[in-house]
Amino acid sequence: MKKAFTQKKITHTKIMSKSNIKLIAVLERTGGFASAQELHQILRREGDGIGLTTVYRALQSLVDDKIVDLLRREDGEAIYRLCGETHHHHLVCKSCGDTVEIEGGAIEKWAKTMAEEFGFRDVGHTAEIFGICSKC
Amino acid sequence: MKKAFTQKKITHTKIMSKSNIKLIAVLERTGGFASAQELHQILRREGDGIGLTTVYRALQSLVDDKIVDLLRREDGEAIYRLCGETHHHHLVCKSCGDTVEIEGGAIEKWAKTMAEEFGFRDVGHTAEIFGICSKC
DNA sequence: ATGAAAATGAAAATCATTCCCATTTTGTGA
DNA sequence: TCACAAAATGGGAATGATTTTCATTTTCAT
Repeated sequence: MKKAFTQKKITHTKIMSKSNIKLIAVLERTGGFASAQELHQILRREGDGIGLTTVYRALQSLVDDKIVDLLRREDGEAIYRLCGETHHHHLVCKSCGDTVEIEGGAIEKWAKTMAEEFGFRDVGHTAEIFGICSKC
Repeated sequence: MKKAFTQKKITHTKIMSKSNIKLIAVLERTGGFASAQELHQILRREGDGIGLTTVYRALQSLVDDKIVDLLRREDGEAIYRLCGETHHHHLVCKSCGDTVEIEGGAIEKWAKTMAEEFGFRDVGHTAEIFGICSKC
C-alpha cells in the first residue's frame, strides 16, 4: 500500500502534510472515535474545503505511521482515533454507543504468549467487549 | 430489523427455511469463517442456484437466532461462522493470511470481569491477534 | 526561477450490503 | 385435492463507504 518511509533528508522537520496535521487536530479536538466521513464533514463545516479523498489518504498514512488507530463499528465502517499514550481497549454499549476505555492487562500477556507459542512476530491485537450498558 | 418471532403454531417442526439449512450445512462443511459472498460462491459452485440476497437474508436470520456468529475481517467485510461449542480466537498472519485457532481463556474471564465492573449485560467480545508468521 | 516530487480533489470505479418488487413455494383449512 | 395467504426467493437497482484515476496545484531543493 505505502512504503514504510520516503527516503528524505530531514532538513527542518517536515514529514507531515498539511492535511495530516489537520486531521490530527480534529481528532485531538473531538477526542473520541470518528469515521472518515464524519471527520470530513467536521472539517467542511469549519470552512475547510478539504476533499474526502484527502481525508481518507491522510487517515491511512496516519494509521500506517501508527499515529492513529483504526477500528470498526459494528456495521463495518472504519473509525479512527488518535493513538493514546496508553494502549487500552473498549467496552461499547450496543444500544446507545457509549464507550468505556478499559485496561487489558490480561490481554497483552495472552497475545504475547500466543504469538510466541506459534512463532509469530511483529504482533498486535484487538480486543473489544460489547454489551448493553446499565442505562439502557 | 426483524421481529423476535412470527406468531405461528408449531405444528410439526418447521421453523427454518431451506436456505437457512443450506447455509448451516455449508458452514458446517467448511468449518471456519466465510463471508456472505464466499458462501454464495460455494453454493453456486455446487450447483445450487441460490441468490445472493437469500444468502444475506439467511445469514442475518441465523445471526439473529444466535445460530451463527458474525465478525469482521480487517477490511470490514462481515464473516460468519457457526456458533461453535468452543469459543475460540484467532492468530492471523498479516502477510500470508494463515490463521491459527487459539484458546482465549484469559480473555473470557477478562471480558466477564470488565462487563460486571461497569454494569454491562448481554456481553460478547472479539479478540484477534495478528502478526507475521514464521514462514513469512 | 525551475523542474521534480508530493499533495490534492473531483469524478468515476469498486464492492459489500440492502432495498424493492414481482414471482414461486409452502402450509393450511375447506 | 383446491384455493389462498403467508413466507421465501431472486434479480436488479439503490446505497454507502472506500479506492482509483488522473489532471492540476503546491512545495522544495537547487
